[in-house]
Amino acid sequence: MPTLSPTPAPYDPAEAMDRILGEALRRHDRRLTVPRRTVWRTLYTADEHLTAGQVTERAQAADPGTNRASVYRALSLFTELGLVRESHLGADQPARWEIAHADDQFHLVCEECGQVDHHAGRLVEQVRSHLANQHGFKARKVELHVSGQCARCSPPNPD
Amino acid sequence: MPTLSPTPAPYDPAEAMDRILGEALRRHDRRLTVPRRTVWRTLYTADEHLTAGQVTERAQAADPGTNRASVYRALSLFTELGLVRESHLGADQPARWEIAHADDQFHLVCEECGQVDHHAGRLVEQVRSHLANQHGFKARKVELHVSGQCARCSPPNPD
DNA sequence: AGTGTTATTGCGAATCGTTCGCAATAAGCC
DNA sequence: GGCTTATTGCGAACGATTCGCAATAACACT
Repeated sequence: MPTLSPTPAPYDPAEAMDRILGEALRRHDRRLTVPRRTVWRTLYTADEHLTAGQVTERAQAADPGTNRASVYRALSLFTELGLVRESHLGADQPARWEIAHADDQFHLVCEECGQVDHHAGRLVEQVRSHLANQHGFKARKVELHVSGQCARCSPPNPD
Repeated sequence: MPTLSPTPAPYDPAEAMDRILGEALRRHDRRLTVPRRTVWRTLYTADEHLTAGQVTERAQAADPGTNRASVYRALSLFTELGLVRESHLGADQPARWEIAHADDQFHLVCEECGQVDHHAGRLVEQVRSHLANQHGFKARKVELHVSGQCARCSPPNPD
């Protein structure tokens, strides 16, 4: 039986996703557990911000044993470790979480279509330096929530 | 008995405060009631953002009969009428309310001393026009929450 | 692989802010 | 002063999130 293909470590995105979590946890002396992995995968494969309820729902679809409290615990741990970002979009809305991409601290919520856009941008940087220079305020966290009409929903041609 | 001073309508700030509320309510066909006035006065004489709990507490100090539910109802009515502004400062903190001054949409929360600064400013305007010009996003509400160290708490001289 | 240590889970109950349903009350109008 | 109907007061309900604690499972060591 010839060793035809020595399984040359094919790139496995699922494994990569898990590895990110595993390493982050190990680095902080935390354990990689089943519910944590399930929550992580849920967020990782989500296309939008999810509420804790949504995360729980989807996580339970993948692993019915997933417990609500563990979801919350995983979410706050991940937030603490900087793996995910928590944001509070609307007044009465519950919190939402997403995988932390480096510099999107900036949310555009369209009131018509409900779409939430991210924005990495100079804007946050500008705010930060304005405050430092003009007001001596050392900003750690800048949260910019804007609601209004997105380009698609606002009438470009007044007819 | 000579009419010495015909009480020439001395400026009464308390009355002015009540009048603002009364007129706003009348304009919208709403009634000026005791709990509404109490809540209004509480916010009006407050020096900071108050949580619903704080409003209730203080309102009850003025009028022990004041009911929690009515406080909430007054607060959301006032918000709806644009008389007060509701803001959600921290993730886990409850909402806070304050009298609506035209252009303070901008909060600086100091993580050291807990102080909340307001900012009327060009900044919000800048954000607005940046979004309109660069992204076609018509901003209705801009909420800018910044946390960090205020000038007083951040070390100006590293010793 | 087997075992010990201890972080983590799962469960339900508790908490907290906020809202609701509904009968009783009172504002504003005639 | 009486009528109409918005508003109140009360307590119960709610939804998101957290907690306490015994049971479980990760990881380190052998």
